[in-house]
This record gives sequence, structure tokens and C-alpha cells, in this order.
Amino acid sequence: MRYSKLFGKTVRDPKSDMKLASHKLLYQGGFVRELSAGRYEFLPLGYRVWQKIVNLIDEEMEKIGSQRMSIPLLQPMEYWTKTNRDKAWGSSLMKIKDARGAEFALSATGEGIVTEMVAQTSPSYRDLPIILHQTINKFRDEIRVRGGILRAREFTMKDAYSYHETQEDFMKTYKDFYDAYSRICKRLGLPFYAVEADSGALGGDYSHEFQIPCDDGEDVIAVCTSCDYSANVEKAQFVREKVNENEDVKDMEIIEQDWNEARTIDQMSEFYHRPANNMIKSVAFKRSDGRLVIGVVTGDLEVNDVKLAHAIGEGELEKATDEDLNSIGVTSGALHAWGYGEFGDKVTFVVDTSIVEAKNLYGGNKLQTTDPQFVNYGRDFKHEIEADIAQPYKGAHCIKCGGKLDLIRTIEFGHIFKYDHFYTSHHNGYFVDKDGTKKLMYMGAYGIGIGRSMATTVEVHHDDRGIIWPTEIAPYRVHLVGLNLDDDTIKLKVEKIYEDLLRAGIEVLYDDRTEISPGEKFADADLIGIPYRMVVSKKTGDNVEVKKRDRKDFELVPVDKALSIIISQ
RNA sequence: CGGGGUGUGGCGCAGUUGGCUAGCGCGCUGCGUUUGGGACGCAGAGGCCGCAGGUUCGAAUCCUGCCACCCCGACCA
Repeated sequence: MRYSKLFGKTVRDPKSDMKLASHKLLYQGGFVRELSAGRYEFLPLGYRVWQKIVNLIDEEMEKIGSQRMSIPLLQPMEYWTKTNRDKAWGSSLMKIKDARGAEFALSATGEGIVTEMVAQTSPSYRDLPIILHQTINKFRDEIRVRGGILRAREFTMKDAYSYHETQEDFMKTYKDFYDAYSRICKRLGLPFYAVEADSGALGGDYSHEFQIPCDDGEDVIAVCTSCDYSANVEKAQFVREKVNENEDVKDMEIIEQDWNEARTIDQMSEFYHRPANNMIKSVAFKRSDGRLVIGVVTGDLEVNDVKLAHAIGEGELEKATDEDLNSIGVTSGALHAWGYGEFGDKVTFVVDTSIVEAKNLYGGNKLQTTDPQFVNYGRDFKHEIEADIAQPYKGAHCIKCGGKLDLIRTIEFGHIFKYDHFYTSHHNGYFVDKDGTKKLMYMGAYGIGIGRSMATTVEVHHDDRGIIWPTEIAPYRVHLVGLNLDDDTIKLKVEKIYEDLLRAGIEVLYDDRTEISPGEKFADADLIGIPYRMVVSKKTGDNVEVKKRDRKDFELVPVDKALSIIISQ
């Protein structure tokens, strides 16, 4: 490709609101343009990378026996209502009506459709496992987008679905996907953690996310510094400190206490001269129907809303507002850890393990001028739901080995899910077993975002000059830079090398622009990030200069030597 | 949805306390000089100042409404 003919040139200044390196560089390099918030155009250079990522993933899918197929972007609503996914997805699911008024959801994921598609073939045990994947656009009307193509409202995803006779067979395929995803990360040059995760609105009860460490990422994972335990903070377990373990259990006392002196946990801690983990902290959240959920933890911890939602079998929770609190007659800062019986099931309490295991706690039932101390769970109050609802923190002890956890900011690159019968039971997902009876198939699903993979790769592989593409997904293998092109001898020489490279089957971007200074050409080459730069000028004589994008040094070698260097690596 | 902010040639910005003909840099076009780390001169093209109303002799500038986009929270590949 001649750069002079390439559609989509580099630009010098990124937009001032572009914060992420990947956003800036993909824009400046001429890879992507934004149409509207979260919707991107891929220019030829960007599309080449995109296509290579699709192919790379496709190869790995075929290795594990998955077959490529495709389903429509418009999906009849009933495929979503059957499993209540329309509610679980809320406003991020986009809807559209056709001329006859029939309602459709825009492809946000494909579990329902694919499951029924498989079911229609009335599979027998001989047909299983069935593993399918596709690469089509997904529409997710995220309330907020950020970071360019890292998180879009319309994006391409490779999504895969698998169907199995037994859980054991499913686990084999799950492992295959786990390994395939690991290989994909490796080929993209992305160091990753495969962590246990919550599956959110997709349903299911077991999943792994492939998380790439990145300071500008949006996720946080907990990683043990001593063993291999790692999990999303929405899922990560950790050992609770046994508060006041060596004290005798004291009788609960109600004491006079001045609210203004002791409202927040810090103030209470100071007031009682006890550490924060001696305090009882209650935090209120709201379900989609407006009922409240109060999470109770020791004062040193934070309630994680995803863990809390999971504990009560809810999809998601919102933070309760002051108005919500007023509806049960309290103000923030004075929330009780028990009581409110008069509000019936409008209030649900969930107690964290930290409280269950602690002794002689403070607070939890402030009245006008009083507060209890030496509160012991089980004796002074008790709730039906006891669960792990606290957010892990840096230095918390690992549930597996007792070592210390570290928190790392990451980008979610891919996600694999175990659904068991969640979708098959709603979508007629039966197979005929050896004994001739119908049984539900076990199911899993697996996703990787293409644009996000591209952006993540740039996040990980760039320097202050531009992108450094891994060879496998680079838009071209060689960036041929011609200098002094107004000199006919040199011009002819470069043109010949360009032809030779093409004939050798090497993808080459040839900067054939005249009237452009060498500095600008080099700057563009660094920005675009093609693995090899080959320079021909009056200085190179009978040789050419070959330089790798990620190195400073270069070699001055004859053309055929240059070719063999490029082909060999 | 809650809080904060921005909309001015293709891009980045200034002008915004009501007054001159809307300006600067980059990019683009033409001519000439330049060619190993983002060259220079000269000459050009290109703008309903986000949209709609209003106030005024006069609006990019003031007022109202709308729209779009960005940043901070919940969501996700």
C-alpha cells in the first residue's frame, strides 16, 4: 500500500478530551474515528488490525472444535423476556419496532437465540458437545462510555456458546476455552490474570474474566502475592480479622453518646478509643422494586454492592438515597444494624462474616442520645442472611493461603461463563440421551470484544512516540520509508524494493510521499507502529536500513539480507 | 439518571464583561527553495460561531428551550 493513497492520514494533535493512550494513538495514527459517543468508524488501517484479530481468534476457536456461524442483529423480544433478561439488562438493552409493531432487541448477546437454534435440531447425545461462535456487532447502550473503543455502545464481539450432555463434559470445554483465551492473550502480547468473577446481568453462577493489568483500566482485581489466587473484587474472598478475639464476651450496655461527636466511623472510633474494626457499619442499597437492603460490616470494611446483590439473589442494586432512608424513618449516619421490623419485608439485612466472627462491637443502634456497646452478633441481634459482602482491600489475607492480597487495576479482555441449565431450561434446550429420554443440556458462553482487544493491545504496547504492534496483528509487516525521492535513481530503487517485497508476499506500507521531511516520515512510522521500518535514501547506498519498532538500533544491510531478516521473525 | 463542563473553517484553540471586516496555529491548494527526526518563503481556498426562539438599532457574545459531546459515580467484552 502506498501511503500517499492510504485513506486516513495521521494527525498531529489528538482531541484534548482524549485521555487514554489507546484512544489518542488510534485516532492520531488514522486507525479509528468517532461517529458519535461510543460508535466508531474503522479506517482502512484500523480495519486491517481488526480483521487480523478476528482471524487470530477464529483460528483459536477452530482449534478447540468451535464452528463459526452467525445470527441476526434484530432479535424478537420474547427471546429476552423468557429469562427476564430484558429486565436484568434494563436500559442498556436497545429495542426497536418493525413496520408491523413487532418488538425486537438489538443484539446485545446471543444466548437465547443460539440455544433455541440448537434445540431446533433436536440434538441427541451423539451430537454433543455442540460448540458455536460468531463475530457480529453488539449493541449495549451503556449509560456512560469512555476511553474510545475500549468501551463502546456498538462493538464487535466474538461470542461463543457450548452445549453439553453432562457437567463434566461442559467443564472440559470450559477448560478448552480457558486455554484458548490464554493463547489469544499470549499471541496479542497481553499479560493477563484469569480471575473468578461475578457474571452480572448475563446470569449463571460461575465465570472467569481475563483481566489485563493496566493503570487506566476500569476493573479492580484482587491477586494473592503468595499463591495463585486471584478474583475480581466483586467476587474475591478474604479472611476477616477476628475482632477482639481474646476478650471475654461482655454484656451489652446502652450508653449516653453525643451524635455530633460520633457520626462517622472515624469519629466513633475516636470517641470510643477503639479501632475502626470495632464499630458496626450499616450501608443501605435499593432493589429495582424500591425495597431496601442494609449491609452490615465492621467499620474498617466497605460493602461491595455486587457481593451484596449476589447474597440476596438480586441482579443489581442501587445506592439508597436520603429519601429512601427517610422512608424508614432514618437519616444517613444513623442507620441501624437491626430493627425496622415494622417495615416488614421492605428492609432486608445482610450481615458480613466480619460481624459474625467479631466480639464486643460498638454502635449499630443509635437512638437520640444513646448507642449500644459490647454488641455481640447472635446474642444481641441476628439476621437470616449471613454472607461475604465486603470489598477486599490491599493487604487483606488470602482465603486460600493466608498470604496478602494486592489490588490491581485492569481491563476486562474476555469473559467465560458457566450457565448450567439457566438458559436451556427457559429455551427448550433439550437433548435425547442414550436411554431415549429428553434431558436439559449444560451450557456455557464465552466472549471477547474485538475493538477492546485492539485498544488493550495499544494500552500495553506503546511508547511516547506511538504504537508498537505485535507482529501478528500489525496492519503491515514493513513500513518502507523512501527519502530523497526527487532523485530518480533513488526513486527507482525504492520502487523496485517495494515491488520485491510485494512479490515476496510481505505486507508493506510504502511511504512514497515527496515534499515531506524525513523527520515527519519517521514520526509517522513510529506513530503507526508497524514492526519493521525499512529506509532507503541517498545515504543507504546499495543497502537498506532495517529497524525494529521496539528497538533503537538498526542494521544497514543488502536488500536480500533485509528480506530474510523480516521473513525469519 | 445525579453532579461538573464544552460546543467557533478538516483538527487544536483564542475571542464570550454587548460594537469595527470573526482571528491564530496545524492541515489543505499553487509556485519556489528545502530532504536523516515533525523545514521555509510568497500567494490562496475554506466558517449560518451546535440548533430553535427571544431581547436589542446591532448578538459568537445577553436570556429561554432543545440537541450533541466530554469528565466524575452505577453497567460491561
